[in-house]
Amino acid sequence: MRAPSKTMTLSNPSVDEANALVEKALSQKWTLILVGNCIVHYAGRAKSTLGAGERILIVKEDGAILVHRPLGYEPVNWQPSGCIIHTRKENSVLEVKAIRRKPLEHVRVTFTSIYLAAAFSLKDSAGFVLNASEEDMQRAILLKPSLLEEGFKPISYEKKVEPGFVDVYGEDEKGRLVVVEIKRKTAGKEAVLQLAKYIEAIKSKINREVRGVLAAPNLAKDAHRLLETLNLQYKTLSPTKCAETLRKDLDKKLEEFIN
Amino acid sequence: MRAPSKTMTLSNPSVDEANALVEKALSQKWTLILVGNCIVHYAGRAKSTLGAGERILIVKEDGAILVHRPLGYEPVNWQPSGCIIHTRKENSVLEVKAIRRKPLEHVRVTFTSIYLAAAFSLKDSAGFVLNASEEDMQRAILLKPSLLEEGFKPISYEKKVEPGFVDVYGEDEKGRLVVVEIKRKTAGKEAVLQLAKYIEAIKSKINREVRGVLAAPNLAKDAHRLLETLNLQYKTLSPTKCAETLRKDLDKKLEEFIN
DNA sequence: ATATGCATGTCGCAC
DNA sequence: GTGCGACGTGCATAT
Repeated sequence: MRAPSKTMTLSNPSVDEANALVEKALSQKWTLILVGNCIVHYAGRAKSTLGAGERILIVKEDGAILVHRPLGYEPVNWQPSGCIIHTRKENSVLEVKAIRRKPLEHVRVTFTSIYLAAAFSLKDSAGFVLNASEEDMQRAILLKPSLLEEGFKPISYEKKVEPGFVDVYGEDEKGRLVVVEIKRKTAGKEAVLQLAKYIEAIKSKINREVRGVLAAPNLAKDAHRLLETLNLQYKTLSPTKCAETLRKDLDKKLEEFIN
Repeated sequence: MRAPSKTMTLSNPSVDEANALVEKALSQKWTLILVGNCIVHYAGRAKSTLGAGERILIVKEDGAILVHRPLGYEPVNWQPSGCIIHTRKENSVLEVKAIRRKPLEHVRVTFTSIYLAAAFSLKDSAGFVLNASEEDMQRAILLKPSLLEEGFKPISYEKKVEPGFVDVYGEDEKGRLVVVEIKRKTAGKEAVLQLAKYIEAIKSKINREVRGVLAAPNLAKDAHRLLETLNLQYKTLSPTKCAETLRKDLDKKLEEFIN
């Protein structure tokens, strides 16, 4: 299926032609792509200058802009959504400028030559589903506490304990309190300290034995040492395994629902 | 200046036409842009699915890929540079797949219709200069210690003190040790705790008065309270001011060099 | 290879 | 609006 009415494309346009297309794209809130030789200036929280070179500029409907060099994952310059976009022809160059309030900053892209100017009215209402996040791990433990350890009984989650929130909070088979800190990737010293902080806070309030368990797919070596020093524990827990557990449970629930 | 030999552009191509362009772009290591209706699958550290919708796909020369929806700063799916890219026509759809080793993961973008297929040989060797980073703040303090406080004398920087590295380490006008923690944005509790950690480590080794100073453009309210509790200090320090200081010094040095 | 901390991080969520 | 932590964070750097 073609959608010619929803696209504008110019190959090797003049600055005037490109400027007209950009103005039209902005006024209609279309997504804009420019490819060409440009320089970029940014000033705001920090400040940057990028000399002349060939790059891709994307301006989205919501005022987000991205400048991509031919290499690398990250944009060299950008501005998040919510910017006000200006365009103008200045002498023989095309200038696209994004201004953001709070914090006040701006990116200015100045094109001296343009290889492609294109604009699109893109429709995208699809849902995005991500599995194996830290939240999935938390839900998996709540659903199947034996993932953490046999006999574990969750009491609450995201419980506020002054310095922050405990991921999961429960009791072990011997009735001792257990504080669980979850990390979806290798846990470092930071994670251990975070857990220790919560334990301290709880111990200072309740006169009762409290165990700390760090659940993560992996543990950094230094973190392991620190964990032992602080008398805390570690449980290997893989995010993808957790996601799997949740998926199976969902399948079961669906089956029950059908029957 | 035009550069037609370095660009290929197809508006509303058939899947076959687009596939041919993509293959050519990949084999020549050109930067590739596809705009059209697609679905996206990702599996690796996590797992995701994105239903049908209109998006922009960028494949860079170095194997980085980005899938951008019409809204927002962030790509909805991506892969950093170093991926191996495959493309193929399957029935009436175009499939572009990026595979990464370490960690092993992949993104698969399946186009059912294509509004634009374009490829470019982009040249970009310009330097990128960024000012007002945390490193700039550190260098500014070392260059002009009075930015921190009158009479401050730096001794070292990035000094290892067991749990990590002290940003700047010196003496105040009364000969007391000063440990400085720098943050380029609002400092939260985390920053305060980091500083406290260093102070503790140093105090436990040296029997001498030690002051802790948190230098940041701003201080979170809770962090302020914590700072007072721990008897630490705060000094307002703006990254842009620091960058300015460095720039002026550079100007001076250049002038001296010329004379 | 692993670990550690910065980033113009961005984003979402709770207060 | 502020604060706080997660992120498929990515990235450089030091060990």
